[in-house]
Amino acid sequence: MFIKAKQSRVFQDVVEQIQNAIISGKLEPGSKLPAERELKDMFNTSRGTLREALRVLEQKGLIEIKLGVSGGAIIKRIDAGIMTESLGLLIRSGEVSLEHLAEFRIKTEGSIVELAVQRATKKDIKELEKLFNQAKAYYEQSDWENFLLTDEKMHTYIGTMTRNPVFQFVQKTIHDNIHLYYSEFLPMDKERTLENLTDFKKIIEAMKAGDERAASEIIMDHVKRFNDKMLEKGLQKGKA
Amino acid sequence: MFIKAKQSRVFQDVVEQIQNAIISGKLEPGSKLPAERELKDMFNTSRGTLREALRVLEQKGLIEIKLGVSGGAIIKRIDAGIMTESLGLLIRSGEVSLEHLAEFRIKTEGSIVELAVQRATKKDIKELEKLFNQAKAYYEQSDWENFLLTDEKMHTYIGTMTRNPVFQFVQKTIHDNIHLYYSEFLPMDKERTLENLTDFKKIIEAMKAGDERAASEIIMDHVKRFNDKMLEKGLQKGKA
DNA sequence: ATCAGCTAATGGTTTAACCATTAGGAAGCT
DNA sequence: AGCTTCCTAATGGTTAAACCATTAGCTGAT
Repeated sequence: MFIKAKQSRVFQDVVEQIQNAIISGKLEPGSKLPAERELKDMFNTSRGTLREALRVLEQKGLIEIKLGVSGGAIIKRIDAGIMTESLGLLIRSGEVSLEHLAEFRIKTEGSIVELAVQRATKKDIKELEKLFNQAKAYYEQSDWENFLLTDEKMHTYIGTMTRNPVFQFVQKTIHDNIHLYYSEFLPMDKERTLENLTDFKKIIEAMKAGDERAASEIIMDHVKRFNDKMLEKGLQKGKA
Repeated sequence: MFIKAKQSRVFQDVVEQIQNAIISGKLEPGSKLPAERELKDMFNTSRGTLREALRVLEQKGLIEIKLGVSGGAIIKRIDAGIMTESLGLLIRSGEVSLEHLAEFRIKTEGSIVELAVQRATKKDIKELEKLFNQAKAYYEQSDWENFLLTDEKMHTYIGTMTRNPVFQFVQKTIHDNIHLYYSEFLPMDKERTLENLTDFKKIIEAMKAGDERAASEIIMDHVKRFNDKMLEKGLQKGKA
């Protein structure tokens, strides 16, 4: 019947007001909030309380705070940052294991690739091929670090191709975390890396042929092999 | 080559120390941090700065703060709360539309139900049937509010049945948001609600038969119809 | 035994001052 | 003129001490 009356904390009220202004579009990304000493007067509060509100907004990913003169709170465009951090916490706390994540990836990336194939434009294919050639070049130069970055970009770009921000966020969240927590455990491995490249070559070809089923199968198998490789390294148990 | 040297902010250092203690399990869920006036001495900082750190930890969903004597910062078990809020921001800011979410649901819930069928125990089926009967009772009493709550519980429980926390978090995040932002636009509709119940009946039967393909088809169709209904209401454009 | 009210611990807020960082301008050098 | 160096002021970061608001548990009167 009734819901708990929220206990009033001044800083929460400030957070809500600013958040609503951002969400409703009254404050646009890139614009700047007034200085703390002005805001505190506008909200009729103390600077400490106002700063607690800014901390919350910053943690929510709604603003970014810069130092020095002409610094201040700048409204950010919403991105996957908080979700990435949140998933990171779950992984690091052991709540989510590598296998859990792999199972999710197999299902999700299969769907993502299907959509990507359905919606691929010629420009998309070109962009993917460009990334593929970059990755290949790094592979030939044995530049492991850049190879991984480019590999991640390819996955993320396939997410972009779905034209659906939900899939984009999910894809970015997962791959940012893979890069952060797992890639250090996969030292340069010529054989596996070549497999990886071959998979992408096949996916691009399936895209050109408009064969979403094939593309989906390839990526699902790709993820399965990646997971097996990680399990081999005995990585399923806790790490830093 | 180099990464930007992080500018040191005292409260961030405090956040990291406490967060690491929580993640590593040194601080268990339910236990309580010392009082602010003690913590400030332990970290050798001021109370204002310490409170900024607590605000961040609170926003991350790692602690919960209670008032009064024997109040204080209590370590929380990590849950989907932050992700739910984060997705809520995306929806409310118009970054994610109802159709985007529906497309994601169709793919994801299909996978979730498949896994749920594969892993269903007799106890699971019993629990689902219990929820189903509750929902049916609310339907017959025309208790719209409780029907919706029970409907949400069924979806969430199917997520639980995957035994994979990633799917569980995703399922909870999506349905919490559906409940928050969309259910108000679906006034009691006897016809649609009966459809809804029939779908669940069929899913439970498919589970008993171990027919994951059928269950998956039903839920995907279920989501499609839900989305069509919402589009009919002309809901695709901005709301509060 | 019950209930009202007191007590003290704890989070919430305010104020005022000082420190650290930084963009931009002023001064001085070549 | 063009460059470098330094100063200045605006802005976020931090500190300190005091007071307010809430609440669990005790104390005592009924």
